[in-house]
Amino acid sequence: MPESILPLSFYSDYDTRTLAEKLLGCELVHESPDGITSGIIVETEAYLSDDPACHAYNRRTTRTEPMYGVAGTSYVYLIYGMYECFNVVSNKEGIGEAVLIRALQPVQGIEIMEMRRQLIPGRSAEKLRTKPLKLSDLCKGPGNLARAMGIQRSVHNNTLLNTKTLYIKERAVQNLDVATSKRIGINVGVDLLYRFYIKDSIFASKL
DNA sequence: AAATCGATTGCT
DNA sequence: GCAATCGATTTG
Repeated sequence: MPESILPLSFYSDYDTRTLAEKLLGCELVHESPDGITSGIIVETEAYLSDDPACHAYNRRTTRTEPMYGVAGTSYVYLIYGMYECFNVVSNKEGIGEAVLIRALQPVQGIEIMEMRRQLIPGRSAEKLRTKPLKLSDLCKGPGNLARAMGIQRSVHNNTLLNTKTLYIKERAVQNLDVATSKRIGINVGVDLLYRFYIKDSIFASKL
């Protein structure tokens, strides 16, 4: 069977909300120096150019410039000074839309993910986790996901997702039961149903 | 130049 | 409920 890395055309074939839904069930893969880690995408959020919650809404700045790139570009940003969030840029070059990847069902490199999640950000230095993390919490939430996957702004921001290092593989299963909801953690555009998740997945960050 | 804020997380 | 932490953005 052929390698199933999504081509860049996949990211421009759909509007951003459709892409957010289509990415569910696909496998995000990072082939890092530490080893390969991957997981099935179970939760996403769409951010549109006419949407006040979107970083690129009426703003084309240093930070948001990757969002204006070609579909299939990565946008990794720092949030609250300590977590990174991974997005896939969508729509046409110059528009400024993206899909936030919010949670994964871990597949490959689970031990590597557990190692990466050992240090707890925000505590006084060298603070380590005492209790073991549940598998269902490893890649739950955008900050935890990026951390577990070893995705860093300094390395992966504004790169194309068709490389052999960081990419997404096509959905292996059909007929996913997809649910929609309001997005999490925003203060504007709060009523838009732009969050998508696999119904009943224990790996999604919230019901 | 200084203040403000955040698409989060984990502990109290 | 709220502190941690920092770069991008705004001038609060």
